[in-house]
Parts: sequence; structure tokens; C-alpha cells
Amino acid sequence: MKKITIGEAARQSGVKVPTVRYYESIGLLMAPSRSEGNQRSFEPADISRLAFIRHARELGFEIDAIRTLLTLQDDPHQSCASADAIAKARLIEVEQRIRSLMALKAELEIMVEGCGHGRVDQCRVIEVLADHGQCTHPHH
Amino acid sequence: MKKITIGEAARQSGVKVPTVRYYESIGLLMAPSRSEGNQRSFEPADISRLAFIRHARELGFEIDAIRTLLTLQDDPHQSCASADAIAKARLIEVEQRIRSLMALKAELEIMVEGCGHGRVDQCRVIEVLADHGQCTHPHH
DNA sequence: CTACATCCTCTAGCGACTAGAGGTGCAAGA
DNA sequence: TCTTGCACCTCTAGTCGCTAGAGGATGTAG
Repeated sequence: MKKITIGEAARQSGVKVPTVRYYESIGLLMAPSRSEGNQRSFEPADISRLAFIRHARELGFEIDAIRTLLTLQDDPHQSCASADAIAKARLIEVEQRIRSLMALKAELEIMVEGCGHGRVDQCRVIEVLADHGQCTHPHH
Repeated sequence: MKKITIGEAARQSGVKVPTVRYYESIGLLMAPSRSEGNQRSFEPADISRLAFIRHARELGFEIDAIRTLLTLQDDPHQSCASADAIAKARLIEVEQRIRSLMALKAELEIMVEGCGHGRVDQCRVIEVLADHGQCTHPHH
């Protein structure tokens, strides 16, 4: 079997080298075997696992959630109810975040549009920040 | 003049007590005068400043950006071009974040809808995570 | 054999707080 | 007046998910 270095694993999975080591250190990735000269030697399964982690991180799952998802993946006979619950919770988070950001966007637009590019004492950006009561959408 | 304790300042501004002290420690808030017994004694202007900071934080501005916005607020004769630029940059960030979250939302919905609530080996949540190629929107 | 890239471990730092230990101040009730 | 008990004080360390750097070992190509 060919030896996969940490650099190669990083390239193939899209996870950076120090991050791979970090994942190993927090037990998200099994410590791989080592070469004569103490260098990590990964297997194809490790690359898949890293890609899984990376994708889950991109979707905004927290490390602890990923830990659960990984143990589920490791045992395919389990019920996927936990995985479903984690994904649903994340979906709700994302939906809330989007709503909140939309409100912020509206408020920022008012600030930016109202700015007459003059002096600060006429600036709507500063003014709106100073007085929350002026927000059209007090969602936060 | 009445003395405003840190607890009162926190209540009125909506910033937590330890956070007020933190803001003082990083120089975002002038150190207030102290009472006989070494307790902080705030003035109404400090409350406004804290409310300003809190609002800006809620809008997602970073501490450094807020520092700039505060110096602008302190000198109303300056041009508000910087404030405008900061707000515009933040607006662009928020818009990008919304777009990205919409893509995530779509992907999470596919995962959750596809979940048959059976065993993990048929679970779309795990499957999609394991294979990024299945994403309909590879925006990330 | 000599560069040079890549690897190793270890520690410290990022942002923006938050938690906790261990101690002091102060107002109100007995 | 004393005591209870909350609010205050400083200081350090922890949170999350990495990232950067020091200082050294290994592996490969010319």
C-alpha cells in the first residue's frame, strides 16, 4: 500500500495540514500509523473522513455535532434519528440566522442610503447606531 | 449628580457587566471615575456609548470598526466618508453571508427531506455529508 | 552531498467575550 | 450596631476552531 503523507491528505480532502493535526489532537480523526521517521501515513478512509468533516464544517456544524455524526457513520446499523435531529436543528439555526441577517441588511441599507456624505453630525450611519429606536426592524 | 453603578449601566445599556469591564480594558470605553470604595461611577454619556457599541455589535461590526465609528462620533466635524465605507463594507459582507446561508439552507433541506428515518446506511444526511458531489449548490 | 520542501512537536495567539476564585463595599433589616 | 447578602473589585484561565511561529528532523531531487 502506498503511503499518504499529511500534505497529500490535506490536498485531497481540502483540509489544511495544521487542521488535520488539530483534528487528530481532539480525537476527531484516529491517529494514523507512522513511518520509520515518525511521519504520519494516512489511508484512503482517512481522506474520506476528512472530506466529511470539512463538508460538515462548511455547513456550519459544530465539532461536537460532527463527532456525533461521525460515530453514526461508523455504525450504519444505528437509527439515523440523531443525524436527522442534528441536521434539523442546524436548519432551524440557519433559517433564524438568515432572518436576522435580512433585518440587519435592511437596517444597514437605510444607514448607507441616508448618508449624505457630508459631515458626521448629519450622518445617518452614526445616528442610527446611536439610537436603536430608529431601527425599522428591531429584530435584534 | 447621581452615581451610576456598573450594574445600572449594564441594565440601561443592555451590555453585560463583565463585558462593560472588558470594553474598558480594551480602551473602547473611557475608564470612569471611582467612588470612595473603588467602585466605578458612570455618567449618562457612558450609557449612550455602551448602547452605541451594543447596537453596532448586534449589527455585526467588529470591535476595530466600532473603534473607528466611535472616534468619528466623538468629532462631528469630520467627514463621514469612513463611517459610510465601514457600513457599506458591512452591508456587502451581510449580503454575501445571506447568499451563502441560503445555499446551506437548500442543502440542509435536501438532507432533512431525504431522511427516511430508517437506519444510517440509508440516511441522506450522512450520505450528503460524505459526498460533496451530491450538493445541488456547490457554493462553498 | 547538498539544497530544499515537507514533516515533526510545542507553545502562543486570534476575537470577543465568559466563568470562576478570592476578596471588598454597601444598603437594609433585626 | 451588627449582620446578612448582593453587588462590586481584580486577576487568571477557559471557550471555539483554528492559525502562526519557533526550532528541529526527514525525505527527495539534482
